[in-house]
Amino acid sequence: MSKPTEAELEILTLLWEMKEASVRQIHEKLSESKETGYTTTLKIMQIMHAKGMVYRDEENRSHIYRPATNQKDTQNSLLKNLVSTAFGGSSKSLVMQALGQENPSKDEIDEIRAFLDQLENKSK
Amino acid sequence: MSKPTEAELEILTLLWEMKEASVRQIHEKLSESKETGYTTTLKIMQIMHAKGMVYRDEENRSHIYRPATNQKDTQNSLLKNLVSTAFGGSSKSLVMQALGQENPSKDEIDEIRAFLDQLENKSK
DNA sequence: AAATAAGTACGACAATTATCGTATTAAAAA
DNA sequence: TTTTTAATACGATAATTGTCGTACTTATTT
Repeated sequence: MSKPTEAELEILTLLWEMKEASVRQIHEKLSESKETGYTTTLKIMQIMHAKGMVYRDEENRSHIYRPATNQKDTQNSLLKNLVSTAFGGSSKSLVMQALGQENPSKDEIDEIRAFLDQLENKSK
Repeated sequence: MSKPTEAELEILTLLWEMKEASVRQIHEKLSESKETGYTTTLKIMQIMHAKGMVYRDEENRSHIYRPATNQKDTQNSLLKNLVSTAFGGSSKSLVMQALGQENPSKDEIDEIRAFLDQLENKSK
């Protein structure tokens, strides 16, 4: 599947969260954070459909869209891409960078620790 | 600073690593992983220069380029962007995703643990 | 000095992206 | 049943991206 553009990704993220939605619904959500015209949103979603990036139920006048790609898979491929283009291939470096920046709470740190423990066990 | 494109990022990453380089040098490196013409590389670097993304020493015939942006800052802004567009704002989620996928070595895991410890102390 | 090699500059081009206006159609309201 | 509202379709456009070819210019060889 081709790499989603910025605008497509915003919409995809919304769709992953909402499971399914009309153009109108997406446009409303999008408008909260971004100034944009309805037909712009519509057009992008139509293009996404043409690319097979979303499914579309055309039963009713107001079409309903669903993501055609799995969120995790897409995230992984984006991460992989970023690691290779901007982090010289080192995902450890990306992880540290991400951690260092956000200064996470104690709880989150513990959660990540637990996750590391689990990872370690799995590989044994 | 504007977000670098894919091609620009590849070159930037090389420049960060090499500190400074001529178009020829970058092109050689780039060619190892990618089929591309010399003038293409040249043009992109000229555009990067026009955007203020790299500095250029024009003393000699063969110009020498240096990154104008700090690697960490750029990585952070890319990460931030990815977190907000593809991970619904949760960088913890990005971190776990990145860890889970790569299945890192015991050493790397320990390194990350140490990093977490350090993070925790700093926040106290 | 003439020829070759190795740079840079720059225009052109096709593809993609984000954006919107306008046309058309279908539903809902008056 | 008109009128108004709300959808979709689609063409157009400006900006950006990646790609090269060609023209020039300056060193280097021969």
